[in-house]
Amino acid sequence: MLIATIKEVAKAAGVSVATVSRVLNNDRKVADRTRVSVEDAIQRLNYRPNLLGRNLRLQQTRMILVILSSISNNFHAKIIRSIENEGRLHGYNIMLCATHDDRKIEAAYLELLKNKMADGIIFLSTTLTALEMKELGRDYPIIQCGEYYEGIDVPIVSVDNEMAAFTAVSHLAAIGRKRIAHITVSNDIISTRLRLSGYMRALKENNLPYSEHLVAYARYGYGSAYAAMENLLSHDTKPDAVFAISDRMAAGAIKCTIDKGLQVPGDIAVAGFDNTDITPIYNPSITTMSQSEQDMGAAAMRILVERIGGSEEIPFRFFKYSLIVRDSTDPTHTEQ
Amino acid sequence: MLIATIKEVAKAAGVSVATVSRVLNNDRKVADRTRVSVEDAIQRLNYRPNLLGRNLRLQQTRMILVILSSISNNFHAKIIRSIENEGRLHGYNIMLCATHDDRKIEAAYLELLKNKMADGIIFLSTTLTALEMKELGRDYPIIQCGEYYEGIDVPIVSVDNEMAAFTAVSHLAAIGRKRIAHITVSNDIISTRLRLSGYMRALKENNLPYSEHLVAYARYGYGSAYAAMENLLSHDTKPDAVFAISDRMAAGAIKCTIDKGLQVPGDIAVAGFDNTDITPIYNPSITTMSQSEQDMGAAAMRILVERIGGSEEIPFRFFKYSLIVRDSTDPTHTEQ
DNA sequence: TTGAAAGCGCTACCAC
DNA sequence: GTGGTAGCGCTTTCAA
Repeated sequence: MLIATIKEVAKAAGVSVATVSRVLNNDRKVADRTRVSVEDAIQRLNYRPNLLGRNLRLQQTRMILVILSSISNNFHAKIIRSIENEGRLHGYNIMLCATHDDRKIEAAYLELLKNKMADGIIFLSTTLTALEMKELGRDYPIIQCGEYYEGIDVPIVSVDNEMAAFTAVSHLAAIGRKRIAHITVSNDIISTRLRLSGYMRALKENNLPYSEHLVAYARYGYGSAYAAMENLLSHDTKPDAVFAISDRMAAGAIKCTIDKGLQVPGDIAVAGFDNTDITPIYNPSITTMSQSEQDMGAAAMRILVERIGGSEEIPFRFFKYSLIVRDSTDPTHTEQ
Repeated sequence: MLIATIKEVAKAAGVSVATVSRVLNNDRKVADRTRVSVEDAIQRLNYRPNLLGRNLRLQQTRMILVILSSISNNFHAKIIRSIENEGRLHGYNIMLCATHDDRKIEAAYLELLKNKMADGIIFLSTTLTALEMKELGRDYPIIQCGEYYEGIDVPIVSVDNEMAAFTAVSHLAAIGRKRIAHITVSNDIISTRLRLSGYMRALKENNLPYSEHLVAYARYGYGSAYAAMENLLSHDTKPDAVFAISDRMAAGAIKCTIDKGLQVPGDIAVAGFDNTDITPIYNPSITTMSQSEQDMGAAAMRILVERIGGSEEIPFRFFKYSLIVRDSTDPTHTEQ
């Protein structure tokens, strides 16, 4: 099927292309009967405006790139859904770009922006350095959501990770745990760093002991956290609680604990982070910190749209978090 | 930063835009010293080709839409990763389109194809009817991957769901189970239908009893499967095994079983489908059917590229599946 | 090996 | 209200 062009529609309707364009764009100064006959021709010819022409003319695609490490991340999935909804409201489409932490792949996606195939980028994670991000932000509309670099003149939407971690660990203290361990990742991203800080501060403010042996470093993911937990359990003085920086890592810690013949939370209470879909369905269900994915995604999109529109503001916004108590720390909790 | 155009590069290099274009496209008939001076100008001006002009001229975007219900599906995530890799090989970018089973949202994405913002579509799922899909396939390059309608002249890449389900249920029979139940969904998609058929055939060929009470209908997801399992357990003659059409539903069935004070797999063995990331880490780990996500994704992309190139073939290909035995049916299994 | 120029489909300015 | 038309940035044909 050959697609009709605006010229053919104009001819069929006996008007100029300018008029057809006006009808397409709901320009009100078109006589009713003209509009009707144009719409009729559009119908008859099964005409679809070719966005390629439009994009070139307007120098925009109304397309937003969302850059993340992987789409298999339920926390990100919730943010994305909100970004999509908000984007639709503003007439933007979203293109998800999974980099798998490969700088080459991320670079290729950045080209899409530089080559005008996209109007802006929302970074959920990145392989860029702070300097690279800063330079990109000087030339193009971008925003950081969740993870971020500070002080590089790029807008930020996130959560107060330090306070959230503090809250999680304080919960473990509140249920009477005395030796609280931390399973984390040895990277340098802001959320990891701040969660460690929050953990340390919570120990201090609750007068609980800290020792190097209480902090285990793993890679992301279940298997590595399982091994880290084995390590924690190998010391003479075992922890009676664990705060992991992600839910999957909490699951790994739980499985390891159970495999060693210990009880969760009886012997060891475990808390995760992000309130991903695995937490309510794991066995036992997992206590975790929930973030405001919906608000964060929508805000990120909204701020980006304003930047595209020329705004010079560089907002830095934190959104709410909340503790969700489940079986892995308190089997008597009321369902949330 | 104002972006230079091809015209400015031409001027700076003292050549015509045609020559710059040739350099950009690696046209070999450019004198070496001309090429060097053009490349130099490109450097100096920090020039980026504007794809909007190129796309219009070429009437293509080298963009592929992948339509799916939700990105929070680990099985789909694996296919997508493969699609992306294969796409990159052919110079295509992927745009993930999550419809959340909303016809309006899907329609909006189809517009992107019809408006030439994308060169083709890979459907991992759809809200279209068979007829709608057929008509779309007449006018545009599309392919179905995983789920599909048959006989509508649209290429298909999938797995033999009937045989795979048969294999899963036969495994349950092989470990000595006599009353094997099935948790499924009451929809009309092909994978669901064929898995039910495979289940039924496996019962018959293993001389196991079938009754309506053995088949429980749920919606997708953990919670609904939990309820379905409660229902199965409410009958006088309880099942001693369950085959669920998805891993999450298998997890729901397991949790329900354990909450009732029964053992998995001691009292009830449970098998799922898709080998998603939850299966090895659930407690107990879940026996499941694995599909060839990587091969399927790559094949889908390759076939689509051929269609875009004008191929008239309508391939229908099945890929391998395999049973992965874990604790939920056989705690003595060797790790896979 | 290079350049001039047409034209992809559209929008928006200017004239009427 | 409507039409003519320039021009967005690029590729490609044709001529030189």
